[in-house]
Amino acid sequence: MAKRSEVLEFAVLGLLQDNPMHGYELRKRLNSVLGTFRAISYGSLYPCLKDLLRRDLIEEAGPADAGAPTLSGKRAKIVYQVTAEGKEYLADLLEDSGPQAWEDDRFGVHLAFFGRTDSEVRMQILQGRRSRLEERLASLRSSMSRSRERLDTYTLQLQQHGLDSVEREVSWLRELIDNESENKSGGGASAASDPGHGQPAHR
Amino acid sequence: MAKRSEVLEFAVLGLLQDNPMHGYELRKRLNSVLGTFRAISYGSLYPCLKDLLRRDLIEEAGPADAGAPTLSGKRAKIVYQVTAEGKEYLADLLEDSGPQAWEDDRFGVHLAFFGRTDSEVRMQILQGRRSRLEERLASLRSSMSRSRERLDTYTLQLQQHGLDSVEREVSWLRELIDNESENKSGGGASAASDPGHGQPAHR
DNA sequence: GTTAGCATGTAAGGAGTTACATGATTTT
DNA sequence: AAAATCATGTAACTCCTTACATGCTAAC
Repeated sequence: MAKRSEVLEFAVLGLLQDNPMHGYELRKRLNSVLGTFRAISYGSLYPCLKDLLRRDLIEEAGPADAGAPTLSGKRAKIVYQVTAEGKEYLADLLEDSGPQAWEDDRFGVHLAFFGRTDSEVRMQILQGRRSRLEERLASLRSSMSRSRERLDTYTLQLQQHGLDSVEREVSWLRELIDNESENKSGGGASAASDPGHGQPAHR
Repeated sequence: MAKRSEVLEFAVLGLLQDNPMHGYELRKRLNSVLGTFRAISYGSLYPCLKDLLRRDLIEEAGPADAGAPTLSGKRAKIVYQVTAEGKEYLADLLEDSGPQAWEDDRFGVHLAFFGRTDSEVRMQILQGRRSRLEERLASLRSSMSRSRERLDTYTLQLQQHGLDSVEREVSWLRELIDNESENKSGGGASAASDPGHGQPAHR
């Protein structure tokens, strides 16, 4: 029970593996990484953390250095870190390049953690995403040509804008894919967080 | 109670005012008009219709011509139409150019019914929407410059793509707005459903 | 010493989807 | 007459948000 949204779980585990954090800070990071798509609230974050705890995928970090030891004996901050089991689970999620991975939400999270994703998997996800969008494009185009004439200018304009957006996303993906293949030809399993290649001629 | 999403209500009333329909057909129209944003299901459409009925904003159309009178005495299709009261209510919704009208979802519906919207109101909605997006743009840009350096290439790329999308929407809006003001200089309160003006130089 | 912001949590409820249940109509 | 698809509806469940309740810590 309590099947928390997978996407949120994924993102939380991913961020916590980068560096242990407490909930409050986690939320800010979450909103900055996934921000464009969604903003999550404490009401969904804390229950998610609770659930991850229950499943032993994360744990409270020992009070180790303990920045400011609370005056009273009570803990004010709870810093979470990913357990060994959690790391395995996360690794599985990261290496999943199946259809779910090119779902809108899911894809965003995958991309955010591409630095830690195997190059092969990255490619599969990017390509899967692209073909997913191209399907959408096709169905959009056909539904537009079917309904043309019967819709007023504004509705048409709206649909056209939607179409343009998807088209732009496809060509954005193409750039990413081209970049991938260039880098792949260069060297084998290079360092994940290599910031080497400059802006790939964006715009 | 049962505060159905307003957006759905709005869209349903708008479509039904165009031409009376039964639920099944309504759903298809809904998904084609709002399709880019959302796809609604029967599980949310039928309860919405029920609620609109209860509030006397729509009613079942008399079996008037009744395409194929069901073999048995039972009704197979239920065609809905907007009541006088419903028309008033819809008119209020259409003429609302307040902040809610430039919310993502709401804006789409407003645009879809711009054909029946007063020219002044159209302008206000378009401009409101634009400034809403420009705020978002500003906050996006500042959060990006704050987090630059600390994020890997992929995350940056994702954020940049998000930014570009919003920028494109803004310039799309600018086109629509320019178009509005050109047309306004032409004539006074012209007919709402005037399909006169040709394609406004899209792209 | 009180406002502001950090930090954690829960309960209620909103907005919708999926899956099911049912039957009429059209096509093959 | 079987299969597809049109058509209506409901119940259970998902996922998330809002609003609340609580207390610590820093700044003014």
